[in-house]
Amino acid sequence: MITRTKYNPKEIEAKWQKHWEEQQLYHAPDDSPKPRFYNLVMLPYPSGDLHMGHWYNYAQADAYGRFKRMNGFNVMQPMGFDAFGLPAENAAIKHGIQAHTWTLANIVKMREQLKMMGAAWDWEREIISCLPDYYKWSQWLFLQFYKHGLAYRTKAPANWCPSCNTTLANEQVLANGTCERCGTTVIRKEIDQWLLRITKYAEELLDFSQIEWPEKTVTMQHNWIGRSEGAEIRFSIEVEGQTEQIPVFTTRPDTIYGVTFFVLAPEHPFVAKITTPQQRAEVEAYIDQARRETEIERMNAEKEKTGVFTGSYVTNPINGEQVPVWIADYVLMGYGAGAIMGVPAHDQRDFEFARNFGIPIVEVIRPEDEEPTDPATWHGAKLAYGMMVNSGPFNGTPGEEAKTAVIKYIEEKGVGQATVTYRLRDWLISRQRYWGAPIPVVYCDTHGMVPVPEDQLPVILPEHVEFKSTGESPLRYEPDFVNTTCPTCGGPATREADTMDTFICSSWYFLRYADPKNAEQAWSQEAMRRWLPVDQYIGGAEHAVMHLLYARFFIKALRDMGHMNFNEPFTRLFHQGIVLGPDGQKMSKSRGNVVAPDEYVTKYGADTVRGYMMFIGPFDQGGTFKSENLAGVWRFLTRFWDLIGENWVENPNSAETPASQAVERLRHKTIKRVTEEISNLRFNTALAALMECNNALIKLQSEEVAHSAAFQRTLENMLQLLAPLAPHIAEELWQQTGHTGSIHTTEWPQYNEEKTRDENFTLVVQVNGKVRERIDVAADISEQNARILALGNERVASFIGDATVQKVIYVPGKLINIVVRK
RNA sequence: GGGGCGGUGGUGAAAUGGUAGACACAGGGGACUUAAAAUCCCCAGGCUGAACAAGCCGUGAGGGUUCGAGUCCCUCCCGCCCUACCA
Repeated sequence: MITRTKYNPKEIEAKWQKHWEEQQLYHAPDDSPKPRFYNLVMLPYPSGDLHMGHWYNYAQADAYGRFKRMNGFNVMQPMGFDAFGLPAENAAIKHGIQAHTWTLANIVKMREQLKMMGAAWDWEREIISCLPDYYKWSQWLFLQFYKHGLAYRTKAPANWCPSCNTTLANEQVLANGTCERCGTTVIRKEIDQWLLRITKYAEELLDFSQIEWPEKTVTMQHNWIGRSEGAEIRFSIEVEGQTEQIPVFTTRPDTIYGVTFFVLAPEHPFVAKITTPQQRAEVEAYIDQARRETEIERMNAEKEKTGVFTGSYVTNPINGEQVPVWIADYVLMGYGAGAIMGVPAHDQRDFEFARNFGIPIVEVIRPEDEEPTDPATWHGAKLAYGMMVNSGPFNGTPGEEAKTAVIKYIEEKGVGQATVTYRLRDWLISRQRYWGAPIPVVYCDTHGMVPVPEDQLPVILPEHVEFKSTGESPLRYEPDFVNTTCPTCGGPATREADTMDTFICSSWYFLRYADPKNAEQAWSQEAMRRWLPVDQYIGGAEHAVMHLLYARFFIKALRDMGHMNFNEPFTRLFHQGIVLGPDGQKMSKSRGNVVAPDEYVTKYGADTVRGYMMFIGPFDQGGTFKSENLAGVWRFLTRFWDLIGENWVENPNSAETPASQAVERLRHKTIKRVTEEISNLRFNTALAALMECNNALIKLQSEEVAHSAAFQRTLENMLQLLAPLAPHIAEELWQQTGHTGSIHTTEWPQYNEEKTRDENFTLVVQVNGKVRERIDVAADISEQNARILALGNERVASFIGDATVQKVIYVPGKLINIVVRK
């Protein structure tokens, strides 16, 4: 017998957390002979508060890692902080506390909160992205990208607040197109920016064959990359007596005879050259207006089509026709060629534009069985493929064939070729911000732009800066930072004052966990081979096209540089659902429905809060936080605690009885269910299975079978099955029941399929598919006997009546269905 | 407009094409208690019914496939999320 005490989570949780830490129980050694399992969750931003969403995500991820550990894997489950970014800078501006101080204080607090979860984090591997020993390598990576032509500097349009005199991230532009700080309308401005050439990997990034990711995420990345097959076609134009070519991109070369106008994006370099003097004033006014518009306004498809005629004409290369050149903001400089051929009959946007400006509409594609109609009577463009009409020598060419025929023709004529275009743009990584990793580049009067040599890294970010109200990066005003010498000539030079997008830091953190203390390299080849790629990655779906795409790009680029021998960073990906506030709304400070876990941890203990998070529902669905539901898990843990306290015996009775055999079946069934559920990240049903087992054992506890070896074995296995979900109570009871060593290093209980089978089952008897009777029968009943039993049953007979039995369906172990007809 | 996810009791939810509602929460009844809390036991999809007799209906709506559909197929309705002038 063990000493009976009351379940007191507060006491035991603190005790075991301390013990595990002292024992370094969760450190993943580099030299283990066991197979590795890299179990990763997206690292948090150190906001200073660990909220319910973190618990929801981390508790279940932790349970999975613990399950894998008990199943014989050397599990690496690291934790760290994505510590650069705007909130720290805003806190600095608002409260006058330095971003560095604010962030590190938050990390101290959050680390404590994370430890209260009792999760198996390997703190030996912790990384903090805002510390020099980490961002040194972010800078080193930038230099590698630069060296391989994957990082470049160019003028790129950015959101610009004319009042704050700075660029803004897209997230800082409010929905109505104004600056979040001062309310001024944000405009677009061309400034020098650093970009990474992610577009070079567009094609390979479309290949998801080596990873097991949610279909939804694959689709989102696929759409984001946006591959379009079509043709580049060059239209010619006379500029100051010279013939120049303007290319367009189209996915519908088959409609080229329907071109009745031509449109350039307002920013297109040709606009100034081709605008006639009479049209100049109007065109310039339009460009000015377009520039003032935010991207959000401009991309609103509901908006009326606007545009201005430039006064010039281009020549359609296929038929020599002259068509007017317009500029319009529905054509975007950043996509395709920044120019389009206007085919109003077969493109909805062109149709609307032509209608607005009285441009002719010519039908050139028509389904074979359709009569010609007057386009003036149409209500919209005809997008379907069909036979070419009004298309000179191409008349009668059908569907897809029409596309290839036109492409072949333009290629032969040398006025264009088949092309693939992607929606994906290069990744703009410069931020005119302080709290980020400095871009390791200097500008010298003699040598121009010079990358900082690797042996001079890190370029240290000053911990103390002064925030002035200019809105510019404070780094620009730090002489000690900005003023430096040229690495090439030693002459005076200026440092780049822009910092890197924080997504750079999070694009490779999972590599650093494998070799977190390496002072010589970002990681060793050995560490890569040992730990990467990540086996299971768990995180929010909101990162589907940002972080998750950038990380894939990083791995592919680094592989091509010779730093990796694998193609994808995350083999299996899982998106957890979102925990909503008690009002069913997304938790947010402004709504005032944010639930802090701390008070519930104090009241019920971490194990109950963990369990409740799992019990809310399927892991990928999230759910509404309801404090009253914590009671269910609390009661279960308490009852289980008491069950063991009152029934654990040291010398059980090993005799087999029918009752003990039934308990033994329950044991095998429960192991099977819990094993399968956790394997599939279904913690809600895993917990339900344990509850069922618990309830069943409670019913038996006053009977003799409670002293049987089978019963005791079941209690023991229950503890192990519970260990990943509620690690503290399981460890405590493991110790109380006289075991030595941690339960978390024990081997996961095994079940025998044979022994999960019942001796009897309830044979369901249906008549015409409706359940009419349930008969308890032996598990191995023959079909013949089942038939006899069913047909001989009085109730069943009354439902059959005088109808004729047509056939009998027998499903072994389940049911028998008697099909009758009158 | 495009893409995705979902719709099952009062609530959260279970259910390899085979007994719909496991497991819980809230609720009702009872036990214990001076009382409350906690704990324990019992009830609980809807309708008809005195019934713990029996029957009928029931997984957003309507069709279909099947001996049998919450589950598969088609059409539609509703909700949520993402995305959006991409040529």
